[in-house]
Amino acid sequence: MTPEQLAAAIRTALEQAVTDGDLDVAAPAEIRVERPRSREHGDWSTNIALQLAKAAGMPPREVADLLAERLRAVEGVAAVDVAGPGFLNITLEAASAGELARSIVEAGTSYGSNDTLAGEVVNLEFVSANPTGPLHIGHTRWAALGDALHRLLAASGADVTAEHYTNDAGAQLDRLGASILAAARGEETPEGGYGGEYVDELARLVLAEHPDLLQLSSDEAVAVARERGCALQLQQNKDTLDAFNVHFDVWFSERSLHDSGAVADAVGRLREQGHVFDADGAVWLRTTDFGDDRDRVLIRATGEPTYFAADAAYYLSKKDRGFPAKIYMLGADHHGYVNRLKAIAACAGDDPARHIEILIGQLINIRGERMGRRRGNALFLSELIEWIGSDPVRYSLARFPADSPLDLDGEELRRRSNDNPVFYVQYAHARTCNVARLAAEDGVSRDDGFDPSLLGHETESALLAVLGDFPRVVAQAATLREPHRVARYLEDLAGRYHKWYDECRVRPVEATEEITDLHRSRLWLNDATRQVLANGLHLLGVGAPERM
RNA sequence: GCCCCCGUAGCUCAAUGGACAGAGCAACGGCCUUCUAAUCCGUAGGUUGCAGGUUCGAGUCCUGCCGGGGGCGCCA
Repeated sequence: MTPEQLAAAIRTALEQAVTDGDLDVAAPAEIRVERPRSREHGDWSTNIALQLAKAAGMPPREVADLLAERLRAVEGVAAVDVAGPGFLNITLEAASAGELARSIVEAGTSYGSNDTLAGEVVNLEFVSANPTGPLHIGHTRWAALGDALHRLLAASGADVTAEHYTNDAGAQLDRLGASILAAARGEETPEGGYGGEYVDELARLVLAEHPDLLQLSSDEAVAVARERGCALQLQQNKDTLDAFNVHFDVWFSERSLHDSGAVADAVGRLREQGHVFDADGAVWLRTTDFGDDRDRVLIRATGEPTYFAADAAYYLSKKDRGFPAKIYMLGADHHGYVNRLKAIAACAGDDPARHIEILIGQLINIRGERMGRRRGNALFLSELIEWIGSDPVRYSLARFPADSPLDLDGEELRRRSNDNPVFYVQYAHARTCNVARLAAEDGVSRDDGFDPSLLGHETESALLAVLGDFPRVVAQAATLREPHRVARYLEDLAGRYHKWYDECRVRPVEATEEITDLHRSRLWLNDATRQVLANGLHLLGVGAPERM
């Protein structure tokens, strides 16, 4: 019996109690069945009686008693206890609980997928790095979390497009071009320019493509350095993200907004909406009408559009391309943008509460060194991957919520020991594979039988309960935009598996031992666990090795 | 000055308004001729920064303090 089926049974019991006249209350939209923290509280529990007590005008324990007596009659339910203030603690019969192993194996990679967000069309923007330099630690957290969220939203039924906005326009690119040209000429980094080994490397690559670079006029040379440098850097960033197992559906160019006239068009459309005004020779958007603390300039007195104008055009592009929901994942150093971005949505006629969602991630610290944007000595993502490895970095970032500052020890992350939860989880997966491999050699086959009632050991009912919780965890992580819940779940699951492995042997001890349904049924459970570990790791973009 | 985030075990951090606040690491003590011991079992560790409030119930929500981080351009 799955938790969903149990929730349905509770609803039936509730409706029955109302029909019988014992209870006068409307059933809530959702009946939540959750896994209690303590195993002493059964396989599943619900606080439905506590929630309904007030509306029913009865003490919660009495409501719980009414439901408990009806639930005890449900097939597959072994025991129902009323505990504490009015919790219903439910224990399933082993056969009923064990059926889950078969359901999971049969569902395969789709187990955990759910329809919680079905029908939602979402644009998810994250990383959005400038192509003026390599990705660094400041982009890494959102790369890991954004890609995981992309997968989670999709697994929960949303139609989601992952998008990267490339700031390939404006003065910063001129500075990049000037910096590359200076490096090519062996000159010092110009004032306000970009420095570092990567600029020298870009200069080398541009020179290789354009050996005549230094013979061109300065204007031409800067233009070449700018265009080629930008393209080369962007490609390198794509490659790095690829190595980090982070994938985008759309790479959106800021420059395309300018070139297509979309920026000018956006200003016009916002003006039609009545939110644009002229002052001091500039064109402004009255964002203060929608909660911003000051109005923002769209077009400078010089006639140049601001970065903000491109932001507005980009928002409208997302709207025009058919995304009702737009999620922005921004670093803490951009939290000042929240109000103005929401104001853009409001000025465009959207509802800021429904159509735009801005997630702010706090900065992270690795190896004691603060790595913010635009600071020297920043550690590049490519170096992080080389130093620590993609899987440990992704997992370590994905297992913490985004809104708390993080302080990680790089040396601990690369250690292949239990300092490192990623190896704990991956090892559990490798172990399930090893058990399955050896069981197959012994001649144990799932196809020869399955008796779920044999999966009644204490560690088995605990493991089954965790396995049954997976779809709810996925849905919750997607809804709350909190991928770390999946990682925490996997650590719990790995622990339950290891404990079971320690107590319950899958394979025959000796070759002469007869192979029974007990071996086969346990293999089903082993394989179900393997599937859930693999599905969960996949949602986080982390590998599930078969051997370690 | 205004705005956002955080404050939980020695350390790094969990915990939809629910039951006795949990993991890992570090410390101490156990289990390998055993499906790989990267596992498992046990001990110890807490006034959830402080003070009020909301309610059946607060680490969680509200108010005010204290402490830490970040942000407040016709920069990008």
